[in-house]
Amino acid sequence: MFSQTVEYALRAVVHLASKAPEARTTDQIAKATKVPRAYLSKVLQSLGRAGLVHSQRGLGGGMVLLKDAKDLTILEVVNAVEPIQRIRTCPLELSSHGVRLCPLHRRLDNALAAVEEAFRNTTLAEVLTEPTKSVPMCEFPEFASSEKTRKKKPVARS
Amino acid sequence: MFSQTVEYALRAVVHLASKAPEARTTDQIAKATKVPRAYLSKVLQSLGRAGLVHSQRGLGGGMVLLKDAKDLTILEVVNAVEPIQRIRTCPLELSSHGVRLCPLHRRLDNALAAVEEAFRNTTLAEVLTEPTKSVPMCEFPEFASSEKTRKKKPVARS
DNA sequence: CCAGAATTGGATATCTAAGTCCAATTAGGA
DNA sequence: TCCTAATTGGACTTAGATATCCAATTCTGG
Repeated sequence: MFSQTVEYALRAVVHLASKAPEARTTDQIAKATKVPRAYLSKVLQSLGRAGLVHSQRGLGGGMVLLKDAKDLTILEVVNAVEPIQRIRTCPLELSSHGVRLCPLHRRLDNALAAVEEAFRNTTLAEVLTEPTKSVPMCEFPEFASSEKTRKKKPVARS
Repeated sequence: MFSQTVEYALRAVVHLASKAPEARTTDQIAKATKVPRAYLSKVLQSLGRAGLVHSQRGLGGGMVLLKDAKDLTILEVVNAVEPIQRIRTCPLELSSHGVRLCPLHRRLDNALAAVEEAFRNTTLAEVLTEPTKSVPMCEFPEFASSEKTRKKKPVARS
């Protein structure tokens, strides 16, 4: 129901937020989030155009999150890459209805509105600072054993 | 966010429910719901395989709704053609998590669950017997005066 | 039984999302 | 300056959703 692109964008932003304010290269993000590197770079470009991240070229460059995790909602990320398409007019072009939707589409749109609202009310900070601490995080190796000296990982070329 | 196929299936079922227990041909449904006829027949086949409608061949045949509108939910229709894909395990195959989702995917799945629940709690009968009667219905020409062979300029779609 | 009405299903075409590849560009540091 | 690290963007490929077409099949009514 949510596209791959949205999924990838969220993973990337969550990862960046967890490392902020440090810059991360596309390659680093791709490995950490298990997203195809080449495709991720496209997604990151979208996020860049939307003003959510900034990219720095050259040695020591990478992607940086421009907003604080507390001020960045899931909705902003989703809208940056693939805005939620609310149903604003009846998909059938019946002249007999004005601005109001028929009961069917009214309900479909209500569902969309609920999703949108849920996303608007969730900041990245909330996602990062897990409220129920029993749940292990997916892609953030905070507790995933020693990651201090892991710069030497012989990566398997895929 | 919802696929065209889902949209078409819902239109068709709502139309059938509004005409029940009368049988309607694919052609009739296609015209009433403004769905491409050939594609609609595929969608109807899905609904048939799911046991929601029955098709009768030959003269005077057509599609009939098998369940009463009161007992048929939007969710059943959606699931018949394109089941909502809940997130059951973290899309990243991190060994560090058990059956529980990371905070990010927990929230995404919660949104999906809300949609699913909303659809489960809405019957076709509720959609048909409009609770707020001020809203004109979309595709049911009960009041939509003679609109036979109406030529309409196709409007640009988003 | 026959002719026409209606679905069925296979083959195919089109469009968009998803993913890949690579040359060009930009920037940092020795 | 020069080498290397890193993004950028265009072209291409792949896969799945959407859509069309048509011949075959099945059934009704006369």
